[in-house]
Amino acid sequence: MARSGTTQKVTRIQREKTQAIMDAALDVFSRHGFRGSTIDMIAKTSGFSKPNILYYFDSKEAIFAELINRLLKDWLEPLIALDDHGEPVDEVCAYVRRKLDLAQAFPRESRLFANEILQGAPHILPQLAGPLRDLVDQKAQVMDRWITEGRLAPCDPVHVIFMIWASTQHYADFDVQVRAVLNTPESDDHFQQAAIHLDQMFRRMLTPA
Amino acid sequence: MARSGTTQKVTRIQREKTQAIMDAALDVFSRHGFRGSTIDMIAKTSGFSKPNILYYFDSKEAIFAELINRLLKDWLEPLIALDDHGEPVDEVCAYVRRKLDLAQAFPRESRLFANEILQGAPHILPQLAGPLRDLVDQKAQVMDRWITEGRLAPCDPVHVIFMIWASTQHYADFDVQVRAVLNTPESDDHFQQAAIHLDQMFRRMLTPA
DNA sequence: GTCTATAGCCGGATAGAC
DNA sequence: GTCTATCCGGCTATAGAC
Repeated sequence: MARSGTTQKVTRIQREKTQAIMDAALDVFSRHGFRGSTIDMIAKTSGFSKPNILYYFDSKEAIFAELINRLLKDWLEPLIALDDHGEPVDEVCAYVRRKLDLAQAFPRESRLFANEILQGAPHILPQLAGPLRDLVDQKAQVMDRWITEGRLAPCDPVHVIFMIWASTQHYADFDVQVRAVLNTPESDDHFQQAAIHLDQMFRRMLTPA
Repeated sequence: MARSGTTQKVTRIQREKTQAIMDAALDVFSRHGFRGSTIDMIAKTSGFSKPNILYYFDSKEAIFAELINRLLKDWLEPLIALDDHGEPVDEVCAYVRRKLDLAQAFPRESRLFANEILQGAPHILPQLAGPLRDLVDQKAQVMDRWITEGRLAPCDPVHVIFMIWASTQHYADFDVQVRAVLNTPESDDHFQQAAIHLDQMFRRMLTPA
């Protein structure tokens, strides 16, 4: 029994193997969604057999749940790093940059979350209404303070944060559309363009008059 | 044989019934994606039987394809309406407003497209690389002209258009997350806030110095 | 721990009566 | 045109040998 929930010691082999399975699962789930993915796809991608995967995880559902919950932390990290002692406009633009870099480096994770939220966030709704909401509120308060101090242009901080999420993740989630419109099927050049564009736009939005 | 492709006269009953099926299909597909949806769900939602639905459509795939292709036109309409003879900043902001209104009025359609693009746009990739790309190029040229005339602030028009798509559709596609963060599970108040926020932001971004 | 084989369910599509 | 019944393939999960 290598399944979670026991107090049993977990070997290095076990950890590496579950990690390999989760990586393959990320690949498959992010491209096909939960229902569109099969354990067989994860098996072929990881190189393990189907029953072998079900030896390490209780069910397909369990793989997905473990995966998305483990990634959630990393996904909030960039916002946590927004520093209330920094220069306001620079801080927000640095956050935009971090989010865009994340979208470029981890598009699978971005698509996985997008899919999950589109389906109504069945696995992570509590986390959205709890930790995420609290984090956003906290950072919105910081931005509100910056506004009253005249160091950030008047705006609705929460909706600015929505705008940052939307406009950065767009390049990962709607990747196909972006490439089709820009007519650059290969290469990641557009991320460079996007970085310049987004920095310019958010500076204009947020620099006090 | 009531299926498409024949030259046979289509009765009012047939039109109404296919329409009812497509409406139910939109409901189901937009919530669960293609693979996550079953003909049985569409049957229950529409009130018809499963074989009856397959009498009017060749396959599940055919329902989806018909649905998404029919909606594609309506989805491009707001951008087509961007008028090169209007006042530049007002025109772009009016476009933003139209897009946001569309997201509020037709969230199912928005989610359907989001799902399709996330999966790699298997059904509409040609339309993205063709008509959509052409339309965006054309409107980007208009905006470039406005910039050289000094009537629009310097920017990358295509990425501005991406930003408009992302930040408006966000309120439909990531609805659950928006509600969780704002803590307003019911009501559409946040669309009003979003309208004000987006108008303000895009004006700042695009009004010449 | 890992395999082959298979149980058992679900879903798309069809057959055929009415 | 619409129904009930059913076929058949695919998928999750388990049984049981090794």
